[in-house]
Amino acid sequence: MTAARVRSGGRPTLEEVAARAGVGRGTASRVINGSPRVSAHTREAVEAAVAELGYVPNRAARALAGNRTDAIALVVPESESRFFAEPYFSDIVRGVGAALADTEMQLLLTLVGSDRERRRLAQYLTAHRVDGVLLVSVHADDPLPDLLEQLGMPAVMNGRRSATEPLPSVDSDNFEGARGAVEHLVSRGRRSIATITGRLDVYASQRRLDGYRKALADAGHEPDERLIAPADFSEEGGVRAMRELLARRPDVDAVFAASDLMAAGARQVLREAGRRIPDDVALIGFDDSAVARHMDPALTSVRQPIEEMGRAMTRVLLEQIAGESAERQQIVLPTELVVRDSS
Amino acid sequence: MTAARVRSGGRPTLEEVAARAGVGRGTASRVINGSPRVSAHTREAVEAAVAELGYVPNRAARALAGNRTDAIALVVPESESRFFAEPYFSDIVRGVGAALADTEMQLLLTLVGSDRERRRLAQYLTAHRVDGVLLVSVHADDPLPDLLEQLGMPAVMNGRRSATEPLPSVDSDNFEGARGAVEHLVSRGRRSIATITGRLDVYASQRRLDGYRKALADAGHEPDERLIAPADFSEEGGVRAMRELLARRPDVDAVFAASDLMAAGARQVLREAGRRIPDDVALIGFDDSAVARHMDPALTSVRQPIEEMGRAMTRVLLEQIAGESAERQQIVLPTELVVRDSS
DNA sequence: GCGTAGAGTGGGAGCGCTCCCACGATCCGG
DNA sequence: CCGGATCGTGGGAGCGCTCCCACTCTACGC
Repeated sequence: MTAARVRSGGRPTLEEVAARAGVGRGTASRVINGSPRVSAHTREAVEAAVAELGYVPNRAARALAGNRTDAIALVVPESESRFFAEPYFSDIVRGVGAALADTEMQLLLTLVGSDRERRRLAQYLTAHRVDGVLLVSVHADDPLPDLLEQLGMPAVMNGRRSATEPLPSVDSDNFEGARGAVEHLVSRGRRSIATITGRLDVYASQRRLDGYRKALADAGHEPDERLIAPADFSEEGGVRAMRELLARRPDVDAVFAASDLMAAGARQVLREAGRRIPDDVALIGFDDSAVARHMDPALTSVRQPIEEMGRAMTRVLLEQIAGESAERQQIVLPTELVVRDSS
Repeated sequence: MTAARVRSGGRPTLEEVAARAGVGRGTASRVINGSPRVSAHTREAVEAAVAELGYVPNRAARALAGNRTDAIALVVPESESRFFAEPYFSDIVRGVGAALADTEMQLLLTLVGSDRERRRLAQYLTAHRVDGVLLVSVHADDPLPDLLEQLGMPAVMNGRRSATEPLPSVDSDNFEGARGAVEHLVSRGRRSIATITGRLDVYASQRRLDGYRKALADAGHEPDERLIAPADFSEEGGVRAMRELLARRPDVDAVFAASDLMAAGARQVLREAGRRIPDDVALIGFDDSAVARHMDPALTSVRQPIEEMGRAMTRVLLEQIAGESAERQQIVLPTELVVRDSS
């Protein structure tokens, strides 16, 4: 034991680990970072020292020296209450957490509400406080994705802005989900199948509408624009849209709503109008939320693999950060129709 | 302009800001950190340089030199699915985010599931990766709070473990919430008022039960243990408990369930038993979740100020970190009875 | 007039790590 | 048997900041 000065209080440093193991700082660093260029004997010695001292690397020092942060940000537009609606947010977070569990990566939660905060966010990223960004609930005209692109910051989006999304993205198969739901209605003998759409400036809404149209076309139904009522994902929107539908096509015998909340609104109107569900009018929602399960009658709904989306986004982002995948991945995950009593 | 070497690519450093403003590094640092010991003239010069260069401090360097991280962790036991149930998680996060918005603090989301991850968490904290910790959904026998206490790490809990919680905590007034709900039932002329409790090793459940008892005692009702059915916050638990209640006291004409989910389970059993809500049996839940709003009939429920709890927790934690408040704050926020059609 | 506060300032010394260069030891082919 | 790879290793030079000591300069007291 030479001059291995043991500090009184604080946590051990790499230097101390090295001293204890009788090696140089560089070698200790190599062991800790899993470099192969270390002899088995030395490795063991260092690992023993780490264990004895209870050494944990100092993140800040690492970040400073290595010019990386080992952290990624989950950026959530707070205004977007849809995203905060259960169980989307929780599930995404859980998926991200699962994918990060075996990693040293930290998850930073960044809520952006006002424009002021949006600017702050740009600073965050400029200041390289994270190695990558997970973006959820992005609008078609959101400047953030392009900003990230310019900065060369690895990023993955949940959903996409258009058919030709340049950024890597993970989305559920909105088209197939909608098509399958409507196909199900057709197979149950429904003739006048309407749809209540989400905001059409959201790409997902477009795709769900496309899927609806495709299913009807495949079934040989005559297209009728009066069966299509645009809304905004909200319950109130569902109420309004259903009223319109009932006025325009009183013979409607099935409704595919692009969200459970809108389906709840539609249900209310149908009930007030004396239509029984599913006897008179079948109803299908989208999201398979708690609302769907507890609605009366229980709502048939299209489930998205939300947690899996969170996992996939994270996986893709980590690959990008590691520089493993040069090509932009566009992942689309399948949905599932959960049939209950309303259809 | 002397030797103010302008680096080609990267982001500007303090040194460069200082050079540009024609001051020393120390002075520039003082301006940026808002020290009063700087002349107005100098301050302006530095601020101008910051603006021109678009300077943003490097977090890692700050953390390393200053031995702090400007980050707090929100620790979420993932196993606790109750917490993930809507809208609790989202609302807490929103509250925390709101309280952090004007701050430089970052929010780290830490999901702990397995025991392995729990150990990792202890390391996180040991490694001082955060300045403070927000703890939610803590069980009575959770070792984490005590660990934090030992480490001297600032921490605030959501809810508390017992009546004599040593750690700072923010909780809703479970006692009053329950008492008010049952009082409401009494005032509506209900005579045989039962309750379905949550897990009784959770302090909140205890308090809700206490509130139930108090309201009945105040109303001069004879206590009857057969009217108390313990469950576990889940819908299935609610089903089982309601069956028991019906068997033990067929004359029950009101049920106060300690969660909306349990109320949903109870509703199902009541309906199967041919009891009308609220005519035959009144029903009240707790949480005022989406389930409550969409239940049929819409469920009367006790709302907790969840977002406000998140804000309060954060406020208390920041004060602790700043060392402003020596005494341990125990904050209790009021609940609100949302009366709907089920009572 | 001189001393003595204090305000305002500059810059050295780290914080704990990674990167990388340089060095000795070992190994191989010719 | 020797030169040149190759492996394993040690440690210097930063990364960009905060902390703090030391210094200058002004204002004021006596």
